[in-house]
Amino acid sequence: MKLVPQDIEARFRRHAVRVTRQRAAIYAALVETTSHPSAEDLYRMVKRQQPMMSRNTVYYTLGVLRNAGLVREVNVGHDMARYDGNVRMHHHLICLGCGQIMDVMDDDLNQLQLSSGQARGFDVVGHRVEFHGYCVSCQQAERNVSPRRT
Amino acid sequence: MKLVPQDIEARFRRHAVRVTRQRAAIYAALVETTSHPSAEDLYRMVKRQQPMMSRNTVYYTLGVLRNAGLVREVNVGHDMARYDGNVRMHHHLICLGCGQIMDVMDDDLNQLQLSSGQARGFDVVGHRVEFHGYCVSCQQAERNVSPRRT
DNA sequence: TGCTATGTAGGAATCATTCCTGTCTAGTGA
DNA sequence: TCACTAGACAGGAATGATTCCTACATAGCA
Repeated sequence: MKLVPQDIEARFRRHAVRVTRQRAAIYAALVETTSHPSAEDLYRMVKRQQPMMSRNTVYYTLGVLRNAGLVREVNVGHDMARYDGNVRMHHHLICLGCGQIMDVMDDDLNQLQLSSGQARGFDVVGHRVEFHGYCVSCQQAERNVSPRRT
Repeated sequence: MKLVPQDIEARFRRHAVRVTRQRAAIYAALVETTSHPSAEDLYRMVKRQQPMMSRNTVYYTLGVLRNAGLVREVNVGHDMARYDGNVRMHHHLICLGCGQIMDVMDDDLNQLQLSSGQARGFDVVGHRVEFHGYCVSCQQAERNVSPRRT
């Protein structure tokens, strides 16, 4: 989703986040991609436009934006954190081959609940669903590596 | 769940995992707790019985057991990996206060599926559901910190 | 018993992330 | 316009979980 600077400023102000050039660039890069980039990815993306950008600022800004509810952290495995500029409730489809993460918007999943017996007194405030599998390209790659005999 | 050495050996053999003293101790510690310990936790637990145990052996062994399908890795946030000796299909309830992870066994959750429209050609091989909230003790602690006026 | 593959220990290396410190900048009031 | 202050930024050092490397130990097999 392409954002104009005014959109970004409006969102920042709505969430009481001070607007700076660095923050706007980081947020724009995140919202304009569907690839759920890592902090390092974002650093490289933004550094092209702003060569003085520090890796540290990316981490700091992601922390600010996350606390403000403007971005979400997504975790796959225990390796580096990845970020999502889409904060509407949704879930993920993760490719075990290439690590690609795709969004899943599905009301039935959004409304999942735990039976009270299972909840054991927990005050449940949210949930996430992840589907794991292989994307179309990884399935094709796999077929090319080990072609079926005919 | 308390396991006798014979149980462990039988499981290892069934999964073609060579049996050693170190591996048996690590696996036993993991299966006998419900706390989803980290590698470091396991290292400390096992080191009490086997002071020569290396942290490295814990990581190596967890890798072997995971590849064999005897243990599962659970990730909460992007911090250290935590392990689960329960490999039957189940999901998790995670306390945002203390980090405690509890198992949820629920057939409805196990059978969740993605509509074909959402799957976009993915070959889905599994899924996980995480519920987030606050456990009973964290709710009580919170009430004690900010008591309600009557 | 010797050979070979695999397991183990310990230390070094890696890498994402956080911490620390000094500098910069925007906003405010005089 | 100027000084003051809080927060933002850059850069480097530090941290900590994990992996890599190497040498030694052990189990299984000929």
